[in-house]
Amino acid sequence: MTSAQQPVPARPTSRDVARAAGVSQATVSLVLGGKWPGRVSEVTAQRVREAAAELGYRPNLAARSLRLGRTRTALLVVPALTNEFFARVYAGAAALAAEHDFGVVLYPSPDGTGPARDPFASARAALDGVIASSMAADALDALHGADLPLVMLDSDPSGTAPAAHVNLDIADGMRQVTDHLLGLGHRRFLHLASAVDTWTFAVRAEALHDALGAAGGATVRTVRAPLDVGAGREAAERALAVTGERPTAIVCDDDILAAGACKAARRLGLRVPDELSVTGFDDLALATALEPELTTVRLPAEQVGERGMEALLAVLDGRPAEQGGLPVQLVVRGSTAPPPAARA
Amino acid sequence: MTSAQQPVPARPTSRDVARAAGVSQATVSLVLGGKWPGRVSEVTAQRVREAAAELGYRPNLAARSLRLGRTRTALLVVPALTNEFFARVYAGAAALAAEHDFGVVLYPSPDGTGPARDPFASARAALDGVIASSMAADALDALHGADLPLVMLDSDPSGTAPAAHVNLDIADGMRQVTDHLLGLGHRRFLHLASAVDTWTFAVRAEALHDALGAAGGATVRTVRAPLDVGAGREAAERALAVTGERPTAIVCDDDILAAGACKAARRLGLRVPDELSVTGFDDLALATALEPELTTVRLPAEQVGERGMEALLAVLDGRPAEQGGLPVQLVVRGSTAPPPAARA
DNA sequence: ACCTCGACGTTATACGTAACACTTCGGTGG
DNA sequence: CCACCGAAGTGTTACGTATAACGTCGAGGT
Repeated sequence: MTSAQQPVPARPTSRDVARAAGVSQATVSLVLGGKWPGRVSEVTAQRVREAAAELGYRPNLAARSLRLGRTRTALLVVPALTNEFFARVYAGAAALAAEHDFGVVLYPSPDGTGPARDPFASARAALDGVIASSMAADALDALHGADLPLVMLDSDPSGTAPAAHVNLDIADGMRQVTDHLLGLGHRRFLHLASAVDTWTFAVRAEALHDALGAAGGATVRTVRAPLDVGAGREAAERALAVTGERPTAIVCDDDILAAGACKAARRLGLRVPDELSVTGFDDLALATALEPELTTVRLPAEQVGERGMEALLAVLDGRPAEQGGLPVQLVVRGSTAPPPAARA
Repeated sequence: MTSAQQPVPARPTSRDVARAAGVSQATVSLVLGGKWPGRVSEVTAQRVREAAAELGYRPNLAARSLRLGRTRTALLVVPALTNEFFARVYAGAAALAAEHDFGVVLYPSPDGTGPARDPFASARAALDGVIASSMAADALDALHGADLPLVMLDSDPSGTAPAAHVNLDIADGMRQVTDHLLGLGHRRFLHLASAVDTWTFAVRAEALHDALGAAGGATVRTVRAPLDVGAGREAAERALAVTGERPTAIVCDDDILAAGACKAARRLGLRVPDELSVTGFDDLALATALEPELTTVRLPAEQVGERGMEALLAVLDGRPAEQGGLPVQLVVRGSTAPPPAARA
């Protein structure tokens, strides 16, 4: 055995294609890169394409990235993928990315607040930009250090970081919820809030208090819980078990917490919505799986992802990123009704 | 202006670090690659590390991939990320990958059955291997064509493709469900099956029929629906509305369909579990959000991802991949009870 | 006959890294 | 005193691609 063995038929390179087509490697690159009109004749181009197909040629993306200095890949940082909201954000971003021949790689931050390990190393690819969703403020720094174009989704826009922002009109959503409940006659509220301290939840609390304050005569207690059905149930159960005047409506930061609130109500023998109204936030699939179906605020999750990717592409092109909040919409279903007193 | 301008302080390369540390680029590579013991003195190594930190050096991953021919990146192909099961599979795979300094990039196949576009181009990175979860048989071909190491999760192991398999003992799970219901006294079943025709669902159907056949005296009707609460409800409602003897138990291919079945029951005025038992499959968060909580089969989703990644790493190392199915476990909750007749 | 010019390609190069082979140099044993 | 050795690095190369700069060749104008 004197010759080098080739146990695996190594992936063909553009040079192999060139050899097969009887042209130079540069020509292969031109043809396959779509830059041939006027530089390569149609017959030659055809021959190259056939040779490429024949050999099953696939360009080496690492080499291309190295050469171009760009990767057409974005990193999407989300708190947790098991949350349907972020899965949908990803779907939206990935869909728009695909249209522009871009890729999206994910970095789900382990603790749900910000990147723990090095997200860039974990991406295992050179990145053109970063999209970060619903991150805590301090998480910003870690991302910001990489001086990559940064787009923040659903995050505090007053930050000092040079990032484009795509935000939901969360405050308006919470206002719609509050108005709906006030209109039904509710005056005693429980706010079942997320234990996570990010902008998106801070806005919910602020908007709720503002709207109730403006209305006057309304009271609200707040309890916090992790975004988890069981934790939400426990927190709600404890809060509802207090003596004195029970709240007639629970406003939840999230559909998951709302599911917990509904369970708590049932455990305590309170009928939803007759004796207790419950509202969610997000409009996850869960909202219509429950009985009664949840009154909640629909967030255009896919659109958030799309707009985020759009903004990133704009920044990369040197265009100004389109700012402005995305509208959200109250969806009234079966979990809200006038309070017992108003029914009498 | 005669000199080339440098508007952006371009990312430092290993050569910049070398210059700053007063050594050669090769030495930087040795030190930062951790191969220096015995080849570079401790003092020099320290100097290099300091220079790297000073400049904020990050290795160019594209260049590294090109040089090494490996990327330490795997592609995970899943039907849909919004399904919590697959999000958890991803989490498991990504966690184990991170331990081995590997990355995982996702390809959610748009239609939920197999890769539509080119998943490898969409990954936008050279890949070391592919893990495909719950794919339809014909989707195999597309993935197989790339002659990358392939690991199949929860898929037909009798396929001819040279792939490692990590499977759940789905049949046993369905057997446990059936035995549970038979033990409660049920004899008339409705199988609310997934409309998707993949191995994992075929096994459910087969195991259900086998177990019922073995028991004798039991009947089962089958209706199919897409994995969606609304679709599940409609299908179940239609099936339950037939004249004649109503089934006393609905066996669902999935918790989502089970949620639909519960809604259908409530619409028809049937109380779960007193008048109708419902079982799910997967044990998603949804299962404990519903009232009553679902009796279902817990699938170790994260473990599936972990084992899949483990198998891929094994294949890449030339080690044999550990085969064998993962055990699943019936979780009895509140949605199952003896049928009305048995209670009388 | 000479020059020009467009059409069609080719040659050469750089991207940043890792690894191999090689050099330098102060000892050290024979 | 010299050959040899290990320690500590350095010079060089290749990975596969995209593109700038450069050739070639025949047709058409003058």
